[in-house]
Amino acid sequence: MARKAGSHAEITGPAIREAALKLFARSGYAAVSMREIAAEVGVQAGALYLYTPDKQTLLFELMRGHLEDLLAAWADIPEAGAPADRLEAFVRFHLGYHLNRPDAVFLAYMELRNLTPENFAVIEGLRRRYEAELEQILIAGHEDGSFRMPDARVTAMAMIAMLAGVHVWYRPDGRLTPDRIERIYVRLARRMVKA
Amino acid sequence: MARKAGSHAEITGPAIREAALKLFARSGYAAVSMREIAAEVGVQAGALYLYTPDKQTLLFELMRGHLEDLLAAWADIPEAGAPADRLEAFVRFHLGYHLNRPDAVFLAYMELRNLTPENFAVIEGLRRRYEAELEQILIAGHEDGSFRMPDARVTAMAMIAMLAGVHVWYRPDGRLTPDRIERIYVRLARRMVKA
DNA sequence: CTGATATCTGAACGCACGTTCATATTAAAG
DNA sequence: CTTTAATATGAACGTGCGTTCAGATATCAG
Repeated sequence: MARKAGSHAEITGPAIREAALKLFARSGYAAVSMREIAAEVGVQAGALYLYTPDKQTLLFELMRGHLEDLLAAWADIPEAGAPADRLEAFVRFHLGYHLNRPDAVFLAYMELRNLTPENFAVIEGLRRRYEAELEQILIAGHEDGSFRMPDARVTAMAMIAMLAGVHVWYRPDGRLTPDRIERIYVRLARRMVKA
Repeated sequence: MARKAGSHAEITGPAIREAALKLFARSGYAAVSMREIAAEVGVQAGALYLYTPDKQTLLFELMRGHLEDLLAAWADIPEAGAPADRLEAFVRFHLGYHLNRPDAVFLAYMELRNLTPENFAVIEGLRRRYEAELEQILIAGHEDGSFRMPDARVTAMAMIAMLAGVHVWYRPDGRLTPDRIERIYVRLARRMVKA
């Protein structure tokens, strides 16, 4: 864990983000000290400030990076297909992406309160953009008659919450494989819109 | 807000819990100091220790009280009826109870990490008991053939997450009344089990 | 009014925090 | 080998934390 001074500057930055992500996810932003993060990286606390202006920015960049990666990854998936197919693609994408990044998901959903108001506004905007993607699919299905649902906005929020809830109980070594879980949630999502 | 010393002991305890609940829900357990709680009550920090042994116990009692009240309130509702009716009753109960206690719900779902391991075990046990109530309804419906679903356990978790997610966007002065929200979620829940 | 008891204050405790900075060490270039 | 710039140390800073407690104040029974 200990490293020699002056070396490996090109990997210290990412190592700090990785350590902070792991510790923030495990214990919460407020409960993790800069000294703990530094110890995880194998460095003294002062050295962290070569790579980040302060602790708040560290949290913010972690969350922003996660959400921007998420949006970019979703943007890479072709939009073609009927609403029912796009809904299935969204559910599979969301679960596949999130099951592989439990720490980042935890952070993005649990640490919003610890952002400064300006940073919160940025993160909240990114989150809304992602939720709007699902809402658009539901609206498209409603408009072409392939979906029937009580309220597109509420149904979208209910579906997002249902999907996000997976991270509460999912364990890589648990009873169900990711693919099996994806199939179950695709069925549940389809039923919610009667597709 | 300031109160005379020596008076009103019989209301100070509840007032402290109320203040702590409000502040913990707003800013998070770690971000709220005992001095802030005391100021909200109109008292000096030292006086809090007449009513609670420490800050951790304050959080724990808040969460335990909420979950025990929740379980007691659900136990008061008659068990009679077909699984589909019991499912509707559960959804309506859950939303009705939670929409009126946004702070307690927030606490119970967000502050688990700030409990000591022993306290966490107690709270987690209560939470599982509540979730098991829904799971039992789903299993009963599966056994009598009135529900069809991919996996009772996963469906129960998905449904709980969907219901719990309401607190993220619900506002008392928003577009939808509690009754309208309840009806929407009853429909969504029914669809998830094809009832 | 007199004590006894419950309640609260306000100062203090030791500690851990985020952050800074003078100094030391290292790597890389000439 | 020498110089320079990048990188890291480790001590120190001011602050605010949870908690304690001696002393002040209020209530109330007799």
